[in-house]
Amino acid sequence: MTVTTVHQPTHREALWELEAAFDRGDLITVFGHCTVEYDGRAASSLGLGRRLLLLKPDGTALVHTDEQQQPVNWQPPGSEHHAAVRDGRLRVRSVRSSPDETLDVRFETVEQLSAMAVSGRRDLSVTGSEADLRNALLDQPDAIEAGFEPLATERPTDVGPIDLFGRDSEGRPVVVELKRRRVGPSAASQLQRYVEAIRREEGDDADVRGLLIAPSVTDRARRLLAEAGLEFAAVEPPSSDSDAGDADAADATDANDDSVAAAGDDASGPSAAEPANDE
Amino acid sequence: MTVTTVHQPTHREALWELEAAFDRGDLITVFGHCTVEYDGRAASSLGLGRRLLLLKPDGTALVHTDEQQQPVNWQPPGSEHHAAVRDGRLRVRSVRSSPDETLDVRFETVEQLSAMAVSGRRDLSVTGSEADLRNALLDQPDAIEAGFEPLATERPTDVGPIDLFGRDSEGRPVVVELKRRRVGPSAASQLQRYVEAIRREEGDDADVRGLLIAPSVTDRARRLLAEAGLEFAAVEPPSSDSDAGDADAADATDANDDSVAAAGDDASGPSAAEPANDE
DNA sequence: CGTGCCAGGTGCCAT
DNA sequence: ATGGCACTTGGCACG
Repeated sequence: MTVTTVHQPTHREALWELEAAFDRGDLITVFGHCTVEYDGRAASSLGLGRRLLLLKPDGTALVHTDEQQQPVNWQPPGSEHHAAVRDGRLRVRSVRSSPDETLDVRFETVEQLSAMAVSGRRDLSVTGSEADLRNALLDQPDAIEAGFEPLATERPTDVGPIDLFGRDSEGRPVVVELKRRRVGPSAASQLQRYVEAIRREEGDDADVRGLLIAPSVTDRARRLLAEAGLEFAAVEPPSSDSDAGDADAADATDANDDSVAAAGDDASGPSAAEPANDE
Repeated sequence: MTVTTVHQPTHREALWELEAAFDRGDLITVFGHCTVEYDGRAASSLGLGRRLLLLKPDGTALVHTDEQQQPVNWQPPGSEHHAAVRDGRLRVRSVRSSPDETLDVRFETVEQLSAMAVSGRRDLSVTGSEADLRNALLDQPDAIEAGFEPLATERPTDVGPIDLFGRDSEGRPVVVELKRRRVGPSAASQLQRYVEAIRREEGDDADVRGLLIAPSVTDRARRLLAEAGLEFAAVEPPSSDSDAGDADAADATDANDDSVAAAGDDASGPSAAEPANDE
């Protein structure tokens, strides 16, 4: 059996199951009526409510409510989970050091406790990142500008690494900052920082260009760039269809959808759905 | 009953339970052998493995493995969950628009499906935020500098809002940027941006001071500040014990801990633990 | 371990 | 909706 579940256990039973699951290195879910206290880099307190606690064998703890993508409270990987029964409540405490942080979840009642053995790849390769954009531009430097010659990526400076550094057709140094999405003032400042660092390196009167490459730019950022004598070039993100990319045709099988259950944003009941054609 | 659980259901049974849980507005967990495909702002693909899918009634979807705090794949709130049986697999698809994004989780087998009614407060008040720091400094402007007079918070400029704006004892304008933790070059750039915007407003030759307030600063950032003629003042974060704070003594009851189960980072088995003194 | 930065960042609040 | 930014940001890669 790869999943063990207990319903409405006594705290003693829950504790016993937690111990066993810790030993097995299982992923654990605990659902019940609880309070949550956090103290560490900040501090917070959450009154009684029904919530889901997720405990991972790597030390991660997550407290989820019925809303939001982010947990209402958490503890990062590397923490140590402890469980005990105190004052008639099941207390799950997750602690880490440097920085010192403690998360306490105190269950008045546990509705369900499950432990499951998780496996399979967890390293995900995402396409469409800034690194992908950089590689695409390295393959096609002319997409940046005719005659652009790349010299280095992640070129170090006094104030941080430059995404892409090169020379234009006239031999002038060009600092390129890449962003995978629409940028605001901070990206303009970042580019300006790098350009000034290069200017200091090359001699204060050096003719150094700064080029921001992104899908688009806000008005304020555009103004900042103009005032600082920096340039902007629009480049679409490399995701999905663009030009002659490498290879992908991830999903094509998207035809008829019978036997469907739907839910989400608005609670428009799907009412009567057809039975499943369960192969 | 507030939790409904099915173990190793057929896909048809799982689909039926999903429909019902969608209708009830439950929080749903699905554990099983699955693949995950995402396409939207970026794209990713994840091979077969045993993972936990969390579906929230607000449209959030989370795929968790046994590691990391962040889900390996997800869909933000406002998405629409759909379930169907296709090609002998249970497919849970979560879709949203603007931007168009799709998450597909295809289960070969479902080990467990649970649905639970979540409730209780989810609005958490955190102490120790930058806003807290700002309020503390507004109460004690002399903690910034003797004679400092606050004039505005979130004061708008051409390039973004200034955390705290005021005048020093000599009447000079002071731009204050607050950070709740150690800062790097970007914070220095941010402050410089604001100071230059105020200088433009007040007349290019105006004597405007820039002051970065944070627990500490990196060497590079310190150098950047110095070069730009900006100042730094160390202020400890307002969390936990500091000076004469308002009022808190959240956890004091931390004495003996018998009947304890422990797990986390390293898999040092707790071996024989005492039974629980369960009330 | 600290430094710096990307992220499918997310979330909050303003216009 | 877009814009600007904080966040217990998290996560990674590099010195």
